[in-house]
Amino acid sequence: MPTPASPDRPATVPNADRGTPDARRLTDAVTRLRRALRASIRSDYPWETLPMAQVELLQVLAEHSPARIGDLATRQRLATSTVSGLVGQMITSGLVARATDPGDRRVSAVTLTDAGHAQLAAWTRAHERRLDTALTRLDTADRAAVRAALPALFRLAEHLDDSEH
Amino acid sequence: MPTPASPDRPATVPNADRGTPDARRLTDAVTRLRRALRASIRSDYPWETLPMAQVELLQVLAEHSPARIGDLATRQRLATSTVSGLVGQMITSGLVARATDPGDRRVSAVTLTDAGHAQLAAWTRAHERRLDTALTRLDTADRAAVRAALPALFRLAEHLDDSEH
DNA sequence: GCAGGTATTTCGGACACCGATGTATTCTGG
DNA sequence: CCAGAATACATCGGTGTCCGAAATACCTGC
Repeated sequence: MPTPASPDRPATVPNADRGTPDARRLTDAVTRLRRALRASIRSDYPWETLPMAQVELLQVLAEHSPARIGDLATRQRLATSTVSGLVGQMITSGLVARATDPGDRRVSAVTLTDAGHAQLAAWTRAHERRLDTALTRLDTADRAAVRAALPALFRLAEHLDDSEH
Repeated sequence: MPTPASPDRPATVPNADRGTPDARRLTDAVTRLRRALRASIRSDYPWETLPMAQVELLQVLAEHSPARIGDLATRQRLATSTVSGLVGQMITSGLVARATDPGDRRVSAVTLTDAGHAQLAAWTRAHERRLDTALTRLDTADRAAVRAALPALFRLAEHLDDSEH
């Protein structure tokens, strides 16, 4: 990445770490991780890999058997229209099924199909293997730091979106 | 989110925290943070807010004066076609300028315009304020945990994408 | 029975990406 | 000097990830 012929500023510090505010470093970290995760998954399962958004819905459904669209949306903090679309695709590919709730015919109860269970299991296996490998390459301190930060990161996300005025 | 009428499994543990592998929790955290960040930014600056991908390029450009498309792509781990497109939009909106390198006329040197600097500064101010507010709401331990994990997260991302076989 | 809510779907649109393909331009061997 | 081979980008088409506004079907209280 050397910019061959360019002043490039009087060279503050080659390592842009200190001096960079946490806000930006955090944002950068999230972006990088997201991209790395996506790329990593694709390189593992080049053939027809599931879109992340669909995997997330499958995960929720694996724990909360019949779920309504609205609940899925709330839990994932997505617009209902988004979930509706996702579920539509997943029905087409046979991962989930939609049944009309007999008690209230407006709501549709979404459930995992066997294919859905199988796909989720396969995806999870591959993904965990890949991510665990990367985690193993970190030294003990780093690994501990990541693990320790997880709950804090969730809380941070919550603060961010419930201050959504 | 109560799933009214459904067995929902013999109820392992209501709190799906322990038992959930780190791989998934990490992935979830990244996804949630990403969405929260996006939403938070939009709620702050509803009017014509800059797309994240553009902001990131502006940030790089603010530190590495004239940069070539390829360098930007490498640094951000994006395909050159992606950066090329982004730069195209940014030129249209006046944030950056493109000049042909006289030494090698294939390469184009991208630089920030004054408008680009200004927009970046405004964005950064707003974004940092918002994120710092959320960080402040965390207790000291959480905040420390997040800060401590940042370098580890970057390294993790690196491991993930350089094991890209 | 109908006005007003509620759950979902549909539609259109913005963004974030990538790979394949095309086009200058430069470099290289002979 | 000059036909490739390589390089740096640009362009295209495609997928995924989202949202808000407008329709639709259904339910409920009066």
